Amino acid sequence: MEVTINETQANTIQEKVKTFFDPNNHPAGFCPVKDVVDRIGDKWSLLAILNLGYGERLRFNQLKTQIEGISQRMLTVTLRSLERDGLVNRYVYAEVPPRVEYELTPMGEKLLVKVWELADWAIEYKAQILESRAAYDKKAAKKTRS
Amino acid sequence: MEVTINETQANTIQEKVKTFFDPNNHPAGFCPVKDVVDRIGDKWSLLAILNLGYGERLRFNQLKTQIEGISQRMLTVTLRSLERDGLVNRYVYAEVPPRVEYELTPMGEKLLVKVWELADWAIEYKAQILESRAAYDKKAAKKTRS
DNA sequence: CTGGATCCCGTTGGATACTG
DNA sequence: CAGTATCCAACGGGATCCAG
Repeated sequence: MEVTINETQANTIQEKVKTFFDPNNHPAGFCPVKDVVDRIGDKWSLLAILNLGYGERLRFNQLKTQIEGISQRMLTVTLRSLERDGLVNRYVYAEVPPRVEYELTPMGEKLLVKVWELADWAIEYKAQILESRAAYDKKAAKKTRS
Repeated sequence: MEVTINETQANTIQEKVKTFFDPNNHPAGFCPVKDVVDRIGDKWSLLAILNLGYGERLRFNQLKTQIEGISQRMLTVTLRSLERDGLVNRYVYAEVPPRVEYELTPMGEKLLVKVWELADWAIEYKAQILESRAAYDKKAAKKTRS
């Protein structure tokens, strides 16, 4: 399952970087890169997307339970934001007590796939990252002590 | 270039979600998902990785110029953090004036590929997202006025 | 040129209480 | 149950000055 990067692939991405960061390619002050970073760069959006998963509608409290540590407020805010961007659908049932369900839109599911590839990366290199951190901290500690 | 999600793919990811979020699979309180979110979830890490790109070493000020809007402080902080996690190498030359160069490690390059797939998603759906936002805001405004 | 140290402000986000 | 409203602490991150 090792991913190898060949020359061609590298050049393709290299090229993308250049065109993507050229201000002429996004004149309206809307840089898609920054935008995607902002979208996923908050504390909870990615976790919400991952927990929504495929095909099933989840209720508010189901999500709240699944996403460990999220507050009610932040779940609401996060879901609203995702809904605004067209990544999740929100279904409100006129019942008492109220029932609200959420699901990923097709666009959101496409994003989910990409996000899981990121997660795969994290799994693959988890040990190496922890190791690197430990080594770095050890060296830093030694430097401070001397 | 349309990405289609088939049943098998969906089930695979579904399964991953379950195993990944099962506390028994990461007992030491270290959840790889949360960790990767934290890693990329800050304002500048992704942009730094994207700008580092493949194979070339970049100097501090080159990066500072390329990453529009980043402050000196945050570039330093971000690069240190990436170095600590083993995603970038840092080369210091004993010169006057000093010269410091950065490059992605192999592990960092693997991440770069994933990140660019995210960026691809952003490009593909950029218009749709903006449209969705506009529609959402329009509806919200109407509701407020009434 | 690179980047550490400090100061300081705006935003994020948690806790809590209240509503349809 | 699924929110909204308010308050407030913590933190991110910009500006500035200083140093090797």
